[in-house]
Amino acid sequence: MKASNFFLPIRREVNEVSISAKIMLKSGMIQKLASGLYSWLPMGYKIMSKIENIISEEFENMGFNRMCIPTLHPADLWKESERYDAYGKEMLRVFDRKNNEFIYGPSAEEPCVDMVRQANINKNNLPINLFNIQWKFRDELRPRFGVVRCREFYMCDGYSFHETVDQSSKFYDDVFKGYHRIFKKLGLEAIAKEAETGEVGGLKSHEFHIPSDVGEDEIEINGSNKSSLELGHIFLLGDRYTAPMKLSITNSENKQFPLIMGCYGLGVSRIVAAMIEKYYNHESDSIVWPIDFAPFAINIINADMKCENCINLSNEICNKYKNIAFYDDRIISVGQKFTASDMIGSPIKIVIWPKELKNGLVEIRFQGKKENIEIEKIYEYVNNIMQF
RNA sequence: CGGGGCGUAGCGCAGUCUGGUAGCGCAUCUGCUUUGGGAGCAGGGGGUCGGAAGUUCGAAUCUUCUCGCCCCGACCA
Repeated sequence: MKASNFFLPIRREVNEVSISAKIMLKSGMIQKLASGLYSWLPMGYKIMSKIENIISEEFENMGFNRMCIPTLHPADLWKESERYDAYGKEMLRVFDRKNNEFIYGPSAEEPCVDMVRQANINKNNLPINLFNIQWKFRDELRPRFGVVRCREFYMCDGYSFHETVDQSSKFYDDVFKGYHRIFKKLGLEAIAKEAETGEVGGLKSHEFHIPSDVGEDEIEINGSNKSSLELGHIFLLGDRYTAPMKLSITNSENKQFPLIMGCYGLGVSRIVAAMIEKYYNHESDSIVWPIDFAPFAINIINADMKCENCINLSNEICNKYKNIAFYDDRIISVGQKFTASDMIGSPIKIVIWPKELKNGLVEIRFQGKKENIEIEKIYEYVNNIMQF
């Protein structure tokens, strides 16, 4: 990708309080559209998509099937589960042209139960494990901290259906472990904590927190109370939804009993904010992404746009690594390119200086080291890091 | 929803108290000089001061209403 073809509005100044919101706005990842509503610009969307993919993969590894539920749900479904009134003003209600009432889903237990119950299943179909990654809306009293506590957010929500509580509970434990694997992959050290089931209901639940400055909860970490940020929450729901919504199967004695359900949430857009806080360095005012989810693993900085050889080499490297390289081909000072580079956060930076190039060398920066290597060895060097 | 604050150029802000038809930095455009970590000089463009009503000869500035946004609290999967 060339900078000249990529919409990346980096800002010098931004009026924001929380670190993640400030960096995300500054670095051109997001823009505010209204209170609690953020547009994801190309760079931010790339990052979120990478995280989404990692989460999606792990959910599939755990045995979930990915599907997708609309953002709008018929209000009647939520009346069936008796959450329509319980959810209150946080739930956004909309009416279509026929004056039918819908809600913009703050979660998706109801339509998911409906999805399974329409399928007319028997015990041989069990277990059924589904998940979707979809936008949710909660009309928060006070949105804040950018995408940490916004109104429209991107959430991964899984739903499991088993015959017995024991089976459901065992799966719950598997997901519990799976969550730790996901957080580890993302480089986040999440702490699980038994929690209230609250509004959602059910038999038990666990929250997953990371220590954070923009946290909203307090949990005990290493003996002291730190405010923390909740990134995920899993629930063993029992028949909280399946009973009122009549999702049941018939046993050999011709008796009907409701399925045992679990639900598993992960705040994808919130995780992006958490990761900014993790991978942003205050002293250098820069981001360094791990290779696995860097929006661009390689940043090519051409120091002299008048140097033909520099341009040719930059183009060559950029073409070679089309999908993972970001070539700053703008006709601006090197200093500005470095500043942009600090915000882009590519772990591998290739700087092409005209004087070094004359000696057949280019500069590569990786993991805090800066070294000049011969042109012929660039690909070997990069492939080695990328494990190609 | 209670308390506080803000809305002036793309971004960040001053000007408001004490009314006299708008200013700074960055960005942008033009030209020249520069070019190894946000270059320098010169010149230019861009704002019905969130909106409405009122007071006044005259309102960014005063009054009332309204909309939007932020912070603290309460609330929160």
